[in-house]
Amino acid sequence: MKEVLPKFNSTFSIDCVLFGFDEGELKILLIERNEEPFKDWWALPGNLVEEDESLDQSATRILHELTGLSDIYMEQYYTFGDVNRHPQGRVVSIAYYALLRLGGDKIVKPISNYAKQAYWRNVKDLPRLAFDHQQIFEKGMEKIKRRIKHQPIAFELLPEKFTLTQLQNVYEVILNKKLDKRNFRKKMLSFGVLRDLNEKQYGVSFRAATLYKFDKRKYAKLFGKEISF
Amino acid sequence: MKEVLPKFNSTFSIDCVLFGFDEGELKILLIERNEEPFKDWWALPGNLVEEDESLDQSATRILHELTGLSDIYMEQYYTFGDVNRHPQGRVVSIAYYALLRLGGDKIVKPISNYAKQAYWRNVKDLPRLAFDHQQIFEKGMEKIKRRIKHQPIAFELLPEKFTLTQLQNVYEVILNKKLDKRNFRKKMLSFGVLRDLNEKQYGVSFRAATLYKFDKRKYAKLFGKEISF
DNA sequence: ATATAGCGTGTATTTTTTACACTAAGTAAT
DNA sequence: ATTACTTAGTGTAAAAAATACACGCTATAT
Repeated sequence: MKEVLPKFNSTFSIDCVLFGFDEGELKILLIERNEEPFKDWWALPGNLVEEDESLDQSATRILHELTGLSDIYMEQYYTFGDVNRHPQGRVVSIAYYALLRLGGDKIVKPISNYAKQAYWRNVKDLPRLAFDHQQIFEKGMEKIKRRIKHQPIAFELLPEKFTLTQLQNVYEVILNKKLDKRNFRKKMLSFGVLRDLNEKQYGVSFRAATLYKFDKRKYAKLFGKEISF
Repeated sequence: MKEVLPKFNSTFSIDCVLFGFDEGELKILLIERNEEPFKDWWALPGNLVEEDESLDQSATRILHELTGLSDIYMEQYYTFGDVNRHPQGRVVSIAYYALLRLGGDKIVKPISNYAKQAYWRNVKDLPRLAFDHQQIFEKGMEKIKRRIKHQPIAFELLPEKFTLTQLQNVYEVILNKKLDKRNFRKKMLSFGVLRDLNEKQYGVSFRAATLYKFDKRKYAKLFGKEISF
């Protein structure tokens, strides 16, 4: 019964666009490859799916191996399957994007056998990428642009406590346009999913701003109602 | 060089939620399987991806084999890869939805070797489905619900010439709620993507309605502007 | 004390969305 | 030709949401 399916020499891989937000910039993690094909090229982090793991498990594992982190927000968004996208054979790649809090302290140190090094690169200034990774990145970028308008994903890019200005920056950099400060704050607060922590930033030069937290429980109660962040 | 990748005994398949709109109802095409596993169960149409075809090509081919039709609107939307989703081995399935004009004359007669028969079933009254096809269907349904709000996909379900009432019906049945007739017409016409054909329905009992056509060229000019149908 | 840089706030205008009901036109039956 | 029936087609007022816009406040640094 287990032997009925044809055995194609085919393979799945996961590729991941790992977004991070740091110093007002949206960045993704790129790997400098240390193996053929595309040795010395920059590429999205990714790897093959093992036979005994689901796609989500595989994506989680691959990111963990790369960053040492667990509990990263991720979402599958498209599958790339052109016949010749991989020079060594038929590899269909399932693409995920992931969103990560790049806290100043929590520096991600990716280590992997096939990678020389890994760097965070501003999405506005990317090198040429290996395979069809340019396309995979662009589609991922489109996806988060759409999704940030309806889902509370911006918070995944920020530390737990954040200021409204920081939040606005995330929106501005992902949507690639300036937003009006007063209108943004009015609207964002009107959803009632931010909790005012009665706490201020600490250690900043100049006036400290109020810190907020995303309140998942209140958000859950809204479910069903379409929100337009 | 071609021998570097590990050879997993793994396979890709395409599964397709083929939506059609007929007599005010949203339907999908289901196959009654004539092969193990899940012999005699109802399932979404699907098949294995060949080694020399891209995913999109494969989806196009599979639908063609099933319906005899080409130029069907289709869109990849998610990939299902749980380890045990297929009892005969590791099969990762890339899901597409397709939208089809079910004209009264153009009756689709699906024929396939693994299928006993195929039927159009109202999405509100589906039998139990084989594999994880219930899940695949539900995710597809969600996707078109979202997409119909921003993309002009409703027209793919209608004949080339249609009335505003028919168009409204498509929205109502996909969004699963009643819409106000006057508001719907006002808004839909305001986009300027419908061409009034100065033509009436023919052969209907009771008053004939004006026929319209979706004007792709005008729509293309709007591109970049987010439309909210 | 003073300079600085980001914080925090309100109102008026425009646009969009919503709610709502009747007459017109064509068909079918008698 | 009258009548009954069914769907087509239309406008306005009210409410809600989105937009445009500028300055005083406050904590820090010197």
